[in-house]
Amino acid sequence: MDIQRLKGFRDLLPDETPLWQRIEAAAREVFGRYGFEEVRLPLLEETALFCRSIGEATDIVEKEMYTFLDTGGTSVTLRPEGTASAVRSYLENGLHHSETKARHYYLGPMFRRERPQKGRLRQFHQIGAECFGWAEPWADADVLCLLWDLFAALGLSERVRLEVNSLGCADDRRGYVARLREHLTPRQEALCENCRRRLQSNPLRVLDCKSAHCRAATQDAPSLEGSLCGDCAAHFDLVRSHLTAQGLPFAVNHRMVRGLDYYNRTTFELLSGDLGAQNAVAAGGRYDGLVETLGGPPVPALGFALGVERLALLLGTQAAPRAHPDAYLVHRGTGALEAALLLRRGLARAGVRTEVDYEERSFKAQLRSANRSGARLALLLGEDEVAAETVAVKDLAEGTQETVGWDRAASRVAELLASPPTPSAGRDPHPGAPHVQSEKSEGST
RNA sequence: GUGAGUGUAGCUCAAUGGCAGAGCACCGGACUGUGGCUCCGGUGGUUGCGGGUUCGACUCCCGUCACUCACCCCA
Repeated sequence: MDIQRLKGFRDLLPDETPLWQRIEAAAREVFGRYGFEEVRLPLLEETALFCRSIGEATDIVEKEMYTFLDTGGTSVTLRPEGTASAVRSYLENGLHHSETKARHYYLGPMFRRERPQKGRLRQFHQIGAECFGWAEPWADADVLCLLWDLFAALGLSERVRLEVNSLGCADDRRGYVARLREHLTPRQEALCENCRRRLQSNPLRVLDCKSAHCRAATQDAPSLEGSLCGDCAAHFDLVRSHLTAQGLPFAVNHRMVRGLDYYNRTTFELLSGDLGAQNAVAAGGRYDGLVETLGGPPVPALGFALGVERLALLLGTQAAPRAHPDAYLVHRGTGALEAALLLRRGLARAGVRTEVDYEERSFKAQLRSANRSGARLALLLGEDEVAAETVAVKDLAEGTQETVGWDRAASRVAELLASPPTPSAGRDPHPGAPHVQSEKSEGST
């Protein structure tokens, strides 16, 4: 096989898809409870959409996008994130005229050409929510409650921490950036090479540099919160007090800034210590100016996105077992396979999951497979049964067996499946023998 | 884009420079139609790829590719 998957792209196999289905189901459920409706948006957009929204000077736009000319000569880009498309769709479909307020969610793949590492792929998946038309701090807090409830629904509330910050409005940031530059310029010798560059291009990012020297240099820098105007400060106060009233545990992190240009006021991240270097599992914030930037009216908005791969990493591969059949059809002799397939169809239509061998393996091998499959029942079909149009229904948990006619098989199987197996029953000739073979070592450390 | 680590059977891993192995999985048999245990047997390899050193390379050297983690960046 000389063709393999591209770097940073993954195959999701049946040992993981149940976990993803569980995540998606939980998201749909919780989003629905908060009044969010699903939208399905294109993976490919005009390149200009991302340049304008994410920011020309960001790494994403500068060097990480999958951009190419389509045969019509248009520059198109595989979406690196979801918010830009969500806003475009809100505007293009005239929702700002008809409904004005809207709560949308989406899920699907995003593409960034980065060097892969733990929790970072070139095709990765996000579940995102965007909320248009509300400027009030209650909306910020409500969205955070939704996010928190989603993680709680997945049993993760103990393993993540919520950090919030406020970036203020554009005027606040302009003033703050000037003061921050003033503070850092005399200390730029202490900054890492990267941050010395950032001091010119984007001084805010010096705040969340990991280097100890840079952290020290910003230790007693003026705080962003101190630079907020009255309205922004009041907004942030109300968000925090409402989060407290709702009982959400959170910490204010004054160093948290955004990689994307469109955020203002409230920003937040959901972080975990179990994810390696890529420790953010969800992040978002308010972006009141973006709708206008993309050619619409000034519509306030906010949203977030969470990384599905990172969420799956937190939940672990053991969290959702693969489905197993209810019954395994074992056949032997002429006509038995065809009879088994007829029974299988009838059982499938009655809602019973079955498994069957298409090839003629030994009786013993089939029965062994039946056991390993996790099926509760084995349905045995030999030449005698075929001649009599019956099937031997063996309860693998109880060790009991009975013979029923084909016409009654589906209803009898359904009955047996409905009755829970008696805990102490079952034929186990070798007590103490492991029932599960080769326990997989528990996920990553 | 930069750095480090790792590449041997489907999986997990062995093998002082000297015959490429084990466990698990898979298939079969013991037990011609009744399962998890046991025993026996079997299938399965271009040791990532290409060069070099050597009588001889899985092992040492160079290159290359892939994966992993980290930097960077970000969800």
